[in-house]
Amino acid sequence: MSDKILVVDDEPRVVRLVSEVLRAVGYQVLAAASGEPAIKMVAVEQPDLVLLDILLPGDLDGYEICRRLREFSDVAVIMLTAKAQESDMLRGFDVGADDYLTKPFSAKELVARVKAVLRRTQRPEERVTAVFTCGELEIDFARRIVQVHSESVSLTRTEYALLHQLALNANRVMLHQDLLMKVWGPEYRDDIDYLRAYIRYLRRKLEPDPPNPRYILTSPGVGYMLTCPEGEEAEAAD
Amino acid sequence: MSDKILVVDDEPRVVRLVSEVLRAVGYQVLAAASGEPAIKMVAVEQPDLVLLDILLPGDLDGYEICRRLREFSDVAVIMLTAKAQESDMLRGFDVGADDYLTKPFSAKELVARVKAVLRRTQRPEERVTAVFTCGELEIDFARRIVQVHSESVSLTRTEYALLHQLALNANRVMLHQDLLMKVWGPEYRDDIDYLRAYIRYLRRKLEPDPPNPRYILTSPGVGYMLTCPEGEEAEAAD
DNA sequence: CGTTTTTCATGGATTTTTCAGGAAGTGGGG
DNA sequence: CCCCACTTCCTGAAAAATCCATGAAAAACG
Repeated sequence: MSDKILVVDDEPRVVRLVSEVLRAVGYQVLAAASGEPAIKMVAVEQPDLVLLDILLPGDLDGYEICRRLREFSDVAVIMLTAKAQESDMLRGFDVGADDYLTKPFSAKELVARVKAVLRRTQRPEERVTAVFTCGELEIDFARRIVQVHSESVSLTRTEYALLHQLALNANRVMLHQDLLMKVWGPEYRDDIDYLRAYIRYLRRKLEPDPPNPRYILTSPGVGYMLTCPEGEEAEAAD
Repeated sequence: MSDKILVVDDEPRVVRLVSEVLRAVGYQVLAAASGEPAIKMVAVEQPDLVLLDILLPGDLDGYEICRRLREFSDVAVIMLTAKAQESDMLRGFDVGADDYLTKPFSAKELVARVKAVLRRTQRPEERVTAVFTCGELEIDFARRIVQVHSESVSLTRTEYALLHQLALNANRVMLHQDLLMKVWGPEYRDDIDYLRAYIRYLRRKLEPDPPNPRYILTSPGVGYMLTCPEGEEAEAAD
């Protein structure tokens, strides 16, 4: 646990005191005395947490610094100040602070709150990219990008919507009516020509040999189905 | 914002008051009066946050409940109590609470802290870096500076806001509506002309050959995307 | 005033819709 | 078994609608 903490305060005494406390518990501590250097330090050093005094010399006060930090960083911020007014605290939370601590505070409380915020911050988050794979066909739902043989294929809005529906129900036959309703809307339930046209467009763009489709299969009189070799398919709910 | 919050308190008045406040802001509220039901509720309903009184009837006090919750859940917990002793608060953090609020507290402070904790809890989002690089295009989020070919380009407020949004979601198609709502506000959701105008301004300033854009690509009928060659988009000296 | 933002009209390109011809399969009756 | 009416599908193509880039100018801003 060698988290990096940046202390922003213009009083050397406070900086020294806080630093000592935090170092004693095992944190790595940086310091800045005003806004500009503080922001630069967050950018360069990427600390895990910022202890931010509100009253600071220079153009930027603590609130403004916090707002600016939030434009490019998700770093944890604890406001640290003598202002005990509720409105001040609310403003602190409003600009994106994680906690607000009024001076004077005890070393133990400081450490406890720092720990609590860091625990929340550092929780390892798995990021699901929601990529649907189906042989040589890849659909990145988050980015709305489709690839075949690792080459991007650009789809129109309707083409993508149709493929999206098919992918959500891969290896399952989707009825004409279901597809029409989901892609074009309920009132298009029986306009099967739309569906035919766009199935054709999709096959033309995705299939190696459009007349003998490998991905988008026809279920005569019933509907269409996107087939995948195996259960090999990452999913994203809708 | 339909987060689910569980309020655990044995005083009906407190439960009613807190519930009303939270519901008014748009949260979904559940309640429990003691430990056993509370733990069961967390397991079954999976709330996003638990407001936990410390003095409760039954075998389990707030501390013990929190400890038990942590054994199977990562749900956010805010301790809510009349005990103002520092040792009590420290114990609260020690058993894994995210925040500690002493009665009496104002409705506004409650909401502010709930919001802050929830923001931390449920927003893993994407990692944002201080300097965004994309071929010859560089954006220094910390200093609001944009460079092309190492030459500074000055952007207006709106231009920067739009580019900022695009950069935050680089390599991902952003819908017209998303961009309009984030840059101009929710009520501009369908005023696509704003977007067109500013995409043009940005291309004029950033692209080597504006008519054949290389950075800001159009996804007809859908939105725009800022593309980067590779995962190459992270930088920040160490 | 100069800059920035908002608004509008236009031409051209793309996408969507619509239609008609033809192939393939089905089932009944001759 | 073959022919025929019927259905369903694939295909090509063209009309209609939509979307985008652009220029330019009015309005708001500072």
